[in-house]
Amino acid sequence: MEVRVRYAPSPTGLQHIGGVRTALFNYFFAKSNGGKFILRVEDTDRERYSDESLQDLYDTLDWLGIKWDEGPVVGGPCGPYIQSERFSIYQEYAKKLVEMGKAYYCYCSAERLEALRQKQIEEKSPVQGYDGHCRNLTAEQRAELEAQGIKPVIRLKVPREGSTTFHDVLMGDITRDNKDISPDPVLLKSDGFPTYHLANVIDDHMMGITHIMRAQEWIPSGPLHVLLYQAFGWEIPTYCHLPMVMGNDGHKLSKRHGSTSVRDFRKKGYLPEALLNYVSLVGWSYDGEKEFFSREELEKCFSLEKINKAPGVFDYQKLDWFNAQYIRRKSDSELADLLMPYLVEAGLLEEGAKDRLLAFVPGIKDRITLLSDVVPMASFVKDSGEPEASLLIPKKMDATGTLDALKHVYDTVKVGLEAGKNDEELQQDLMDLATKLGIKNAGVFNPLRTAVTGMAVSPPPFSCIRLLGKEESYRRIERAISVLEKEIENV
RNA sequence: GGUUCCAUCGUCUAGGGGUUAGGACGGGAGAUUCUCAGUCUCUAAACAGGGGUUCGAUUCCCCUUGGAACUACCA
Repeated sequence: MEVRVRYAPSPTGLQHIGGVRTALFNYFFAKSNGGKFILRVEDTDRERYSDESLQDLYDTLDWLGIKWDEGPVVGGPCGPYIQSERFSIYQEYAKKLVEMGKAYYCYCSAERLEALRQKQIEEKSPVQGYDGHCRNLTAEQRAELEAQGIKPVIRLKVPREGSTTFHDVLMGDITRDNKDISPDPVLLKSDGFPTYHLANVIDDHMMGITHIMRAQEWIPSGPLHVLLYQAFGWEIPTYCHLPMVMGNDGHKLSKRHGSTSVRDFRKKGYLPEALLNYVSLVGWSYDGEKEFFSREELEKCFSLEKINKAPGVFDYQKLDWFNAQYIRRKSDSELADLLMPYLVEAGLLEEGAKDRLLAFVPGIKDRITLLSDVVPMASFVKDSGEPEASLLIPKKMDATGTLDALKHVYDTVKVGLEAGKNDEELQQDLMDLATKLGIKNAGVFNPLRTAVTGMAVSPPPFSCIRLLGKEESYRRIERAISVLEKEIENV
C-alpha cells in the first residue's frame, strides 16, 4: 500500500520550528518510502485565521525546498485541500453522526460552559469538561431552544464505560478509559465549522492518509479520534507521535525561548540547508555519528525506527554551528549573492558591486555564523572619520616607528595593488617588509588595518581594501599618515 | 486535581545482558595566526534512585522520583 502522509497546519500564526519539524518528518517519511506528501490547510478557526500565516506557510516550505505532492496550489485527486472549502462535507458527516445516534445537538451557552469549567477547576474535580447537559434533550425541548434562535453545536457521545486503545509505532499501545476522554467534545461549532477533531478525522480518511505523524501533544486526543473512526466505521490509520521540541527550560518551545518562527531565522541569515539539517536531528538520528545530511539524503535514509521517544531541547548554539559550517561550504560567488541583500539593506553597498563583495568574501567566510554577521564586519565602508593616533599605533611601538612602517606599507601595498597582485602575494610582501624593517608582522598589518577600517578588529586588511576600493583605501592610508605626522609634531 | 507519555555527558544522541559506554555542540587546555575568527590536537563530562529477573544489568520487568503534554465552540 502506498504511503500517504500529510502536514496539516492551521494558518493562525507563522510557521515555527516545531511545526516545520513535523512537516519535515512527514515529508522525509513519504519520500523514503516512495509515498506521497500531502499539504492540507486546517483553517477552521475563523477567529484566528490570517492570510499572512497562509502565505508564510507556502514561503517557508518553498524556502526549505519541500514540495508537496498534493495540496493547495498544486491540487490533487482528493481536493480541495483547504478545509474551509470543504465546509459542506463536515456538515454532512456531522449530521450523519447525529442520525446514527452517536452525536447530539447542544444548546449550552458559552457562559454556562465557562461557569462549569470554573467550578470544576476550583473543586479540583477529577472530571473536567462538558457535563452532558444536552445529551438527552427531547424533540420538544430542542424545538423550543431552536425557536429561541440558539445556534446549536454538535457534540460526540463519548461512551462513559470501557476504554479505548490505539497503537502507536513508537509508543506501542496507548489505552485510555473512556470516562477520561474529553467528555462529549464539540464536533461542529455554532458557526457551522468543524472542530479540529472532526475535520481531521474526516479528511485523513477521505484523503487516504496511511500514517498520522504529529507531535506527542496530540496523544491525549488519540483515543477520541479512534472513537470517531469507529463511529464512522472507517479504518484507523497508523499513528506515530513525534517527540516534542522543547526550549532549554524543558517546556514546549515557544517565543519566550527566542526566535521560533522560520521567518525570523531566515531573516537573521540562517541557511535553509542548515536549519533543515539541524531540525531533522532533533528527535531523529541516523547512527549517532553522521550528522551532515542534505535534504536529498534525508529523502532516502529517513526512517521511523530511528525516531527518539523522549522530547528534545532545541539547541540554538548547535544550529549556529551548523549554519557556520554550511556557510563555509558555499562557493564565494553563491555566498556573495546571499550576502548582498544584507549589505544593500544596511546601506553599505550598491546592488551592482558584486565584484568588490566577491573579493571581500574569502576574508569573512570563516568569520561569520549568520549571513547578517557581514554587516558589522563591513561597517567600515562607511567612513567614521579620522582615526585616533592611539588606535593606529600598535602595542610596543611609538608614533615615529608606526609612521615609518605605515609609509613603507603604503608604498608596498600601492605598488602591489597596481601591479595586480593577489591577496596572498600582498600579504607576503608585507611580511617581507616587516622582516626588512626588523619589526613584527603586527607592526605592519595593524597600522594598515586601522588606517583602512578605523577598527582594531576587522577581517584581513586586504579583504577590506578590496571591498572599499583602491582609491578610497589610498585616501584613508594617506589620512592616517597625516594623523601620525600631526601626533609627532604635537609631542 | 485527573489522564497519558517520557528518562544515557550541560545539550542533541549511539549503543544494548558481559563495551575503556562512542560521536557532535557547548566548556577547558595547547598549537597556528597581523586583530578577531577559523582550523588542528588534547581533555573534563552521563546510564535518576530502589527492588527484582539473571552467572552477570546501563540494557528486560516493577516501584519511586523527576520532567512534560493534554484537560476549549484553538489547533
